[in-house]
Amino acid sequence: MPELPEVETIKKGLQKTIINKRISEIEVLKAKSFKGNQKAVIGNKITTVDRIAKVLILKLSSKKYLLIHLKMTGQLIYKSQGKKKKLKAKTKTKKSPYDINGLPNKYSRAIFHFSDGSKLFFNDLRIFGWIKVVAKKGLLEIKNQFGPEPFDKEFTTKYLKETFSKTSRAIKLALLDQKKIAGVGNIYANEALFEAGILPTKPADKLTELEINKLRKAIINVIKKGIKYSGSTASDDAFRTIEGQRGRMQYHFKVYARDKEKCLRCQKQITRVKMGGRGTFYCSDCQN
DNA sequence: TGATATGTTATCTT
DNA sequence: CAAGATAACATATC
Repeated sequence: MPELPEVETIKKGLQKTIINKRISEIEVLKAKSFKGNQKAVIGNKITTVDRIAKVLILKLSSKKYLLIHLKMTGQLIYKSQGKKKKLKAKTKTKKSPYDINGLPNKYSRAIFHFSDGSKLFFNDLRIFGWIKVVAKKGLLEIKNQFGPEPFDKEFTTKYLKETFSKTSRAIKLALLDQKKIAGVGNIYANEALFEAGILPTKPADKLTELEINKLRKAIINVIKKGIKYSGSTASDDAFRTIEGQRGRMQYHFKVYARDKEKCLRCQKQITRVKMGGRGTFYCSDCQN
C-alpha cells in the first residue's frame, strides 16, 4: 500500500502533530516490529520528520533516528489526549481490520506515548513493516540504497535514459526497482504507464527518448496527484492518514484495478496480467 | 478452495 | 559473478 504519496501524507501529518513532543514510553507489542534499543529513544523529543522513498525518518533530540517502514499493511494513527471514541448507535457497517476505533487492537504492534498524553499507534496486520533506531551512519546507509525520487533534480530524462538502457527487463519492473527510482510502487507505476501510453511489458531498453520523457512527466504527475488527494485507499482498505481517514486518490485511478472496465480514453476493455507477481493493468490500444 | 493483496529481500536459476 | 526470476514473510478476504 503505502507508496511515496501515502508516506508523504503521513509525513505531513506527523509534522503537524508530534514535532517537539517528548516520547515518554514505548510499548512494543510485537518484538519483530521494533528493531533496536527502545531505551535509546525514551525521553527524546522528535525534532524533525522526513521521508526517503517509502521510509519515514524521525530525528530525535539525541541525534539518533527512528526509521519506519509500513510495507503493505502498516498504519500510523495519532490520538490526542483524552479523545474519547464517540459512542454511536449500532450500525450494520462491516468492521474492517483497519478500523482505527478502539485502539490498540489485535494488529497494534507498537505504541508511542508522548509526555502530553497523546499517543501514536503503529498497526500492521501482516507484520512486514518495521520501526528501527539507527545512528547517522545507519541513516546514510539507508539513503544510499535508493535512486532518485520523482521530485529530485537528478530525476532527469538523461538519468532515466542511461538507467533504462542497461536493462531489458519490462519497463514496469524497472519502475518498481527502488535502486533506480525511489518511491514508485505498483499502483503509481500502472497509472504512470497508462498516462504515458507505454505498455508495461515493453523492455526498458527499447523505450525511445521521447517515451522516456513522457514517462518521466507522467510519473511526476501521478505522484503529485496522489499527494494532492492524500494517497489512495484501494480495495484492501488498509491505508489511513494519521487522523484515520482514507485517502481519495483511488477515485482518480485510470487503470489500476479497472480490469473488466472500459478504457476511459478509447472504451476498450482494460487488460489484466501479472508481472513479477503483481497485478498489472493496461489498455492494449492506448499503450504500446 | 485457491487466488489475491499497494513492499522488500533472501535465495534460487540462468 | 551478475542479472533476473521466484519464494518468502503473515494474515485476511472474496
